[in-house]
Amino acid sequence: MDDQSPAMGLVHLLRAVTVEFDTLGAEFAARHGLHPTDVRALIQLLDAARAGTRATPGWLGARLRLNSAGTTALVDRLERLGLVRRSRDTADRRRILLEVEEKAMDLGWTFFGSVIGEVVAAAEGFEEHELETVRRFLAAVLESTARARSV
Amino acid sequence: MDDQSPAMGLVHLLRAVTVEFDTLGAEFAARHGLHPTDVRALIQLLDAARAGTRATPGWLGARLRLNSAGTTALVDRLERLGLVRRSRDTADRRRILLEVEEKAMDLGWTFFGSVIGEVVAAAEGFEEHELETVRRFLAAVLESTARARSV
DNA sequence: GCGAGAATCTCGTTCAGCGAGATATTACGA
DNA sequence: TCGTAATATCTCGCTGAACGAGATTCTCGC
Repeated sequence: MDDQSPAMGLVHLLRAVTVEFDTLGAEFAARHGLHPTDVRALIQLLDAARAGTRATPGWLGARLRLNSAGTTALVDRLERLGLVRRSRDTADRRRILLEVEEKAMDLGWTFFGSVIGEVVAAAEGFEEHELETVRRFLAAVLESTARARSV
Repeated sequence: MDDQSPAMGLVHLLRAVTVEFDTLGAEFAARHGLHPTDVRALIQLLDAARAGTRATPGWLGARLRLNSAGTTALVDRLERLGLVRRSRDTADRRRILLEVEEKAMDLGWTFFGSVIGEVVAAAEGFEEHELETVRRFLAAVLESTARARSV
């Protein structure tokens, strides 16, 4: 019924890894009194901070597929938890900029710390050039899906 | 601040791919009037069916980290949508077996169809032995996380 | 300035998931 | 074999995340 395509195995594996990471994130969220959406938001905000992208509620809502009301509630939650700070954009005063607090960085680091352990463990027994192949493949998958969604 | 470990790049990529797949699932869910949890449940149930594992509400709830009330509501939804069928286990009459309907298979196939396209596109430009390396790596990651969670 | 337009927020509502506990069935020890 | 514990599922009441509609605030071109 399946396995016609040589990609099937990869699809199943990627999906399975996704499910595992997802559950890991949900457990991390529950342990810290967060909701899954909060974790997703944190990931996006930390990525944006690392990439130097200026994050606004509208941008965040679009990334998470939330409507404006839901986005406001989300930012309220994150601000109440001391994870982000709202500040007016001085250039375009209609905008609000979301700045991640130190606490958010620490939290993100805690989360990834546990994940890094897993990946490092998995990476043992692989040559560096093999890991490089994996990196190239994952980057290609990422680009494909991003293009397909055409955000 | 990061990139101390050679695994960091892989972690970031895996996380990014996870987020993309997740969003893809959420969009698929929204398009078919489902909730993200429903999609996660369907994936688990289809996997169980393929593996020959007998699925019960308790098992499903444990996989998705839902409590019993939430699980009941979930199964109610799936049953109302005609995706699964409840049936008493004749051996242990405390149990309820969840059987996926044809409709669920079709739905899953529709979803994976779109994902397969992405992965096939990404797999172009890779030798078969390289894809095999990727498979091995993903399987290792999966095993690591599964062991860490020690379900 | 003034209306068009964009970004954000408020209000009221729906429903997924939680905790507590009820119900039904099976397993086990005296 | 009877009572008690263990297991599996479901019911009830509640909280709060997210939605749709629309108000509000701010910017910019004419």
